[in-house]
Order: sequence, then C-alpha cells, then structure tokens
Amino acid sequence: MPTTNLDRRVASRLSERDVRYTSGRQIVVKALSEVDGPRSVAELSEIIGDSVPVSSLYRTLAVLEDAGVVAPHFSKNLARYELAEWLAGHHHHLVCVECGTIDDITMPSALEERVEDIVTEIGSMTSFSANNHALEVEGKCARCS
Amino acid sequence: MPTTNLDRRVASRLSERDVRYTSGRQIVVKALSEVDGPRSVAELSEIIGDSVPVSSLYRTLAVLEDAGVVAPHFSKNLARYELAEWLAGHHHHLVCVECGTIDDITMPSALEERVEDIVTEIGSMTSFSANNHALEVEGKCARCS
DNA sequence: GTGTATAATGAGAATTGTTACCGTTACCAA
DNA sequence: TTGGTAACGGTAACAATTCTCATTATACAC
Repeated sequence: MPTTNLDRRVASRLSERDVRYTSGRQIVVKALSEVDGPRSVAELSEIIGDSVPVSSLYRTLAVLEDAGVVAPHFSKNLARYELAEWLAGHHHHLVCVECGTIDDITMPSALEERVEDIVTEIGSMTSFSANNHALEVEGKCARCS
Repeated sequence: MPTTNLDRRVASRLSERDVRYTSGRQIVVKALSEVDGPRSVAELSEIIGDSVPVSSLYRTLAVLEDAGVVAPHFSKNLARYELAEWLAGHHHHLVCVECGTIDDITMPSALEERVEDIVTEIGSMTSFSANNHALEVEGKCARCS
C-alpha cells in the first residue's frame, strides 16, 4: 500500500517488472529517501533496526538496483546505496578521503550548466556519446578537517 | 637499481619519505605501468606471478598508496590500483553504460581549468575542503553506439 | 474463501577480499 | 661484521557480501 509520491513511483517501476513492492522494500526505500547521501548496508541497518535483517537488506538492495530504483557507489571497499537519479534528482558527491562519508551536493543551476557544457564539449571531441555525468569532489569533510 | 625514468621518479619519491624501493615494489610499479587501467590484487598477482606473494602485494600497494605512488579505484567491492596522476597524468573517465568499459580521457587544459574552477567554487560554497576531483562521463562508447 | 504455485524472507553458513600478526630475512649504517 | 630496523611471506583472523534452504507471504485460479 504505497502512500507517498515516492512510493507510488517506485511501486509503478517495480510492477512494470513484476517485482513485488513488499513492506521490507518499502522500508528500505523510505530510509534511503530520508538521508542525504549514499549509505552502506551497515549504516542502513543502523537506521532501520532489525525489522529488516541484514541478509534481507543485501537481497533487497540487489533487487532494487536491478530494477533501477537504487544505485550503488563504491568507496573504501564498501558499497553504499542511494536512490537512483530519476527519483532523487541529479546531484554530485563530496567524498571525504578521511572517513569515506559521501554527501550529496545539488549545484546551483548556473554551475551545473557549466559542467554540462564541458561534458558536451567532451562528447564533441570524442566518439563517445555522453548522456550523463558524475562529478566527484574529493577532499576532507567538515568533521575530518 | 632503478633503471627506467618512471623508476627514478618513484625511487626519488620514496626516498624522500625514507621508504625503500625494494625489488618487490619495483615489480609492482612496473606491472602497473604496463597495463592501461586500474588492476585488482588478483589481476596483478596473475600478471606478476608468485614472485610477489599476495600478502606482500597488499602491503606493497598500501605502502605505495601511502606514498602517493598509486591510487585506488573502487568498483564492485574490489579495489583496483593505478599509478597516481603525477606519474600517469591527470585524466577522467568515459564510462560506457552498455558494455561497462572505462576509457581514460585527458582533457585539453582549457577545459580542465574550467572543471577546476567549478570544483573551487563548490569548495567555497560548502564546508568541504576539496583537493581533487573526478569527472565520470557516462554514455555509450563508439563500439556500442 | 480455498488451494496452489511462486516470490520473498530470515537465519546462519560459506565465500571472498582484505588486514593483522609474527617469526624470518634483507638492508643500511657504524 | 654487527646491531638495529624495514621489509617480507605464510597463515590466521576479519569483515563485507553472497549463498542456501526451510519457512512464510503473496497473487492468482478455481
């Protein structure tokens, strides 16, 4: 019984693929929607509690990734998941090289346009047809500085 | 006894830090210099053979990473290492969403400067101290288009 | 509703990549 | 040489992830 708008969008995506939107999966999607960056299984488990056991968390994330609902991000040998861009909006990442935490950053449109221009130029320089991009900024987060 | 130019540069970097450039370390650097992308420990071990045992490979890569000679790249829960940018040159990645291939791209300096400007502005917008960036361009490579 | 086939779940075992440990070996300086 | 320290290599420990399989929930046909 999807309630929020996000739930409805995810439900429709999953039903297209004959994948059930079970309560455990809803819990995971909700948890991901309430944080501001990719989260590891351990972090999600901390947030969610034991209503979704770890083994199910892994399976659920694999299913959601397969359906294009979440996207993985790897750092320091740890997979972190976030809602796919068609759900969460286009954004970039601030990656802390100290603690590995990743924060989302949505750039002002002026800045974003400049990134898009650069990507377009790369496309015209190469035989590569670009359709998306990800700018990862590495450095130290406020806590680690 | 470093022989190649690369060896000399690495040797000097390591000696600055009082880290020895042993033969095992030279073998690893040589192996990385002869491939065209990041390689995992398993892949390196395959290339190198058992002249450098796996446990030493891990330690060697950790030492070299610490000294800034190699840089890790994570995907699918696997660390892959490549020579650091000051040895291999700063570059970005073209990621093909069809076949998964990652190609390096070195951008013209004018374009690169524009990326750096954007990263600098992001830094000044946030409490994040940026020191590097990675622009991953997603799309279709020539073969898959 | 009831039955049935199938998808999803949950607990733990197994696997895999990585790190830690520790006795041995190689190197450098006196 | 010799003594001190860095590096090595084999193995055990570890942590993240995947697999297994018996159980439970769900959708669909009747």
